[in-house]
Order: sequence, then C-alpha cells, then structure tokens
Amino acid sequence: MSTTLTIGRAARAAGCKVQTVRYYEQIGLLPTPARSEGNQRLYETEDISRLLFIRRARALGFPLPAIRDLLSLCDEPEQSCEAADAIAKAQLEGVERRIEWLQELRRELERMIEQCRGGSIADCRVIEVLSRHAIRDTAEHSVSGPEVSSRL
Amino acid sequence: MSTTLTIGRAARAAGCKVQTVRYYEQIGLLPTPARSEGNQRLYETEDISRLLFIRRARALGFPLPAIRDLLSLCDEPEQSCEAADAIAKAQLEGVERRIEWLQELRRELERMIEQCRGGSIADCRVIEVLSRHAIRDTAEHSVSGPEVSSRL
DNA sequence: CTAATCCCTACAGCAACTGTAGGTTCAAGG
DNA sequence: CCTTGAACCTACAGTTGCTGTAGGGATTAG
Repeated sequence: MSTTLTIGRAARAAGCKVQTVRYYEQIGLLPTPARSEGNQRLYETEDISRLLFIRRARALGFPLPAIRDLLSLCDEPEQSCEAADAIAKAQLEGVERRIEWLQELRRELERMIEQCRGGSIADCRVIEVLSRHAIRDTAEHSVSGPEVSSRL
Repeated sequence: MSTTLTIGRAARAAGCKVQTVRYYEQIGLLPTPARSEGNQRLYETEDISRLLFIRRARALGFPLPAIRDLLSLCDEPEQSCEAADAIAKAQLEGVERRIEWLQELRRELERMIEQCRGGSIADCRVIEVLSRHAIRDTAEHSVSGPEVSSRL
C-alpha cells in the first residue's frame, strides 16, 4: 500500500484548498511532486508532512518567508536551533505589538460607542469622534495575519 | 484667501500619500475635485474634512466599505444614528475577536519558545511543535487591519 | 531661464490566497 | 463499454488597501 495522495486528499488532510497546495508548489514551498499517468500530482507522506508543517506555522501567524526559513532549517538537523528560535521570537514580538495596538483600538472604539446615546446622526458621537478626533497612528501594524482556513 | 489645497498638501494634512488620495477618489470615497488650469486637483476645506474622516476611521481599523457607509450616513443628519452605532459595534466586535485570537497565538508561541533550550535543530522544540502539534484553527480572523501610515 | 519639485495618467506589485473558465481524467453505476 | 459526475489540469483575474514606477507636463524658487 503506497500512501500517495491526490491533491484533493492532501488538501483535505491539511485543512486547506486544493489551490493553496498548488500555490505553495508554485512559490517553491512544496517540491514539484511526481505525476500519475494522467498528469495528476501524487503526494508522498513526506510531502504531506511538509504541507502540514506549513499550515501549522500559518495557523500560528508565521508569514511565508519565515516558514521558508524554518523549512530550510529543518533540512540541516545538526545546526543549532538558534535561528529557528529567533524566527519564533520575532513572530511572538510581532503578535505582541499587534495585540497592544488592537487593545488601543478597542479602548477608542469602546469610548466612542459608550458615548453614543442614540440620538440623530447630527449629534452622533461616533460620527463626531471621527470628524474631530485624531488618534495618533503608530506605524507597522502590518498584520501579516493568517486568516487560515477562513471560508468556514 | 481661498483655502484650496493641491493634492500634496491635502495628503500631508491627512498624513497619507498622494496616491492614497487619488485612490480614494478612484474608488468613489472622495468626490472628483475641481482642477486648476494646469489640470491639477484642487481640494476645498470640505474635501479635506472628508479625507480626514476617512483616515481617522482607517486608523481605527474600519474597512473602506464601512467607511463608505459612515460617510453616506453623514449626509443625512436627521436620521437616527443607530446605523452608525451598529457599524462601530461591528468593528469593535471584530477587534475583540482578533485580540482573543492573537492572545491564543501568543500563548502558543510562548510555550513553544519557552521549551526551546538551545540545542540542535534535531531536537528544537519550535520545529518539533510545528511538525507534530496542530492548534485548532478558528475561522474569520480576517484582519482587515489598518497598517495606516506605515512606511514610517 | 532653469532646476527642483510638484503634479498628471496608467499600470504593476505586495500577501496569501481564492475564484473562474475551459478543458482532461478517473471511478462507479448501468 | 459507456456515461455521468467528481476530481483534476492550466492559466489567469480578483481580493484589500494601498505603494511604487515609468514617462511625461506644470509650477515655483532662485
């Protein structure tokens, strides 16, 4: 029993779309797989592991370039894991910055909504705040976010 | 003293790029402004307010379609502000969901990094976790995020 | 008058996919 | 053996909210 999977089964195993798998191949995250006689992609267990690795990293918000780096680190198991650690730490920092920024946003939005006492637009606090109030904008909230497996 | 501004000054006033202003015009968020003899856009105080409104809403993470709705609400000041309130509340909810999800991510990343004791890749916890562990992926983290005024 | 700076249009590119069109291949049922 | 429907193929456009670039014209300071 050879455990090669077609792309559809591979995608289902990884919880993503068929196109996503092809996309990963296209950008070189997955190797070009063998093909069947009818030209269909055949994935080995190894490829599936790699795909799962990518999807898990994506679920943790790692951007694709970081995942590419992690994957190439995996190919040299004797190396120190410092580099992998650094990538993970960078990711953690990014997540922390985004959380802080979103918490500021939340405070602003809450204040805005709280003050709204349901009158007419003319004295709506929501509109009012947006019309007069500026919140300082910090740079680099760049949210390289996952939206992994959306389309519920 | 007419207070019409060129696009460059308008953009500076709003803290965004010239192209961004043109982009808002292109997608119909800003009206097509009058032009000078030399075909350059001339913005009135009113247009600048509208632009500022857009930028502030973006800084609070509102997606452009929501901003479009808010702006059209502004044009009917006698209406109840229920609709504006609803938009703001939806935005708040989205932000709260994103915060929760990012906090989960943070926990996962922290655990991952904590366990890493700096050996070789072969027994790196970071790689290990990504290779074996799946975190459930919730849908809809779609981060319609601002990254307002990035690029420092 | 000229150089620097601004402005114009039009289009390509980013991330990370997703969707569509138009066609081939495969597995199961009759 | 044939058909039907699902799954597969390639290739490319679209998503969001801009940003960058190319190749020009306008304006302004010196």
